[in-house]
Amino acid sequence: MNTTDKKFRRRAEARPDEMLDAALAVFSEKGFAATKVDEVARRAGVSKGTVYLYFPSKEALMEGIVRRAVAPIAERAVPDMAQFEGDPRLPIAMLVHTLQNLLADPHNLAVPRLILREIMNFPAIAELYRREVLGKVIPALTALVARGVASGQLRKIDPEMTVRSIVGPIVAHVALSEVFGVRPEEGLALDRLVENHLDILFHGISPAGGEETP
Amino acid sequence: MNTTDKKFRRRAEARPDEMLDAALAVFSEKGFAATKVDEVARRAGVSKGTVYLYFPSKEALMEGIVRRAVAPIAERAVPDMAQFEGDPRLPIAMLVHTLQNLLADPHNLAVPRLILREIMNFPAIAELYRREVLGKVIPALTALVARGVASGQLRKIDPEMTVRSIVGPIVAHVALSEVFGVRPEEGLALDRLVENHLDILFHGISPAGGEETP
DNA sequence: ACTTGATAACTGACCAGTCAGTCAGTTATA
DNA sequence: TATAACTGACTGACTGGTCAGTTATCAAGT
Repeated sequence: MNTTDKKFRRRAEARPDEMLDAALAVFSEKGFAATKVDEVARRAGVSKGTVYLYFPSKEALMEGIVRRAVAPIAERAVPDMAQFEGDPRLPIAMLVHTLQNLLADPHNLAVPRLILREIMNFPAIAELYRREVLGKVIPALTALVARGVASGQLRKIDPEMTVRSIVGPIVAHVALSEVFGVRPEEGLALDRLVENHLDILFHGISPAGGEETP
Repeated sequence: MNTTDKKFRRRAEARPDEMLDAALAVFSEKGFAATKVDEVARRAGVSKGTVYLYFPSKEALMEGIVRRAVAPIAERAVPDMAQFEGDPRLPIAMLVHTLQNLLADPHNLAVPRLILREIMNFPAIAELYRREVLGKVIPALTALVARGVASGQLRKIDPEMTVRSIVGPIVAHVALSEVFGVRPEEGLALDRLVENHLDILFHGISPAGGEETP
């Protein structure tokens, strides 16, 4: 009989994670306000009281979800991108493809979706996400583009604004599909989107004559 | 003593609009779940009971807000764009600038923001928005790009996906600013974004040698 | 001009349902 | 046996929605 089969666990260090999983699932389904703590408890296979042994409030569940998801980004951030020296289109394509793979798995989509949905009610979470994720990725990308412009590998474009042109189409595509159900006949078609996006983007940011895709 | 000063109004046709204004304001501030009908009533200068004289439920307020905002789009839709014959970059630039002007006024931003925030809890509203707004604008844009590709005025790009490249950067920019407070030092800087966006986009979708901005 | 009755417009106390959070008691583990 | 882990009935606060009653407006009659 291993630890996970036991009903009680002397050192119950796995419980919080299980509860966060359950909370994420139910919050995603019904939204924060509409879910009862009882439901989270049932989904986690415990009673409501147990939830309150590990988390002081319903809101703390929400914070726990975000904190857990954001942590790895802070760790294995984008230090490569920050000091990349070669053709800037290479790390840009890499970032886009990473995003593509990430978004292709609905499991990974859950946390950003939940954040988007509830963010206005949790200013502290917005701040956390802004600081830990956006505050790291955006400056790195901006600097990358700026170096490309300085070295002449990219046309004279506005680095800060170009970041929006890099991630925007993907954001729009996913938002259309996830939020409004507007998607191509064959499904999400992320590969088709990425191919077309990089085609246009690289044509758009490369100096005349140098637009072959890396 | 004009009609608006009277406490009671024999034909109270202005009341529903006032209540929708009030509801939009409070919903935007605190979110749907967190606002009490009492607050909406107070903001509209009436009592709670009066709200229920005009709307059958709290949800109906939400639906009313969206319906009212969506109506004009359905009317003066984009029939011009659908049958435009010349350089497709012209109506594309026009659409982008229209969006720019629209988003520059925070007042216009309120409804889309509210929709984004609450949409997962109101499937009927998502459907309404999808049908009345997206279902009209997206096909028109797609057809426009397709005609440009067919006529050789645009490169061989995927029309359906290119729509995401047209609106995506703007969506991303506004989302970053509105949701996370990530914005340039000088403010929203929509003009800077649009200039850079169209620069990249037109370079990206135009055949070699024909990329001067219309 | 001035009642006066009819009724549209509005009010707010109240009800019934909901749910986050508590805690006295129970059960498993070492 | 000691105690860590867990349970679930309970409570207290809250709020969407109702409705019996009140107030303003209008128009007809005088």
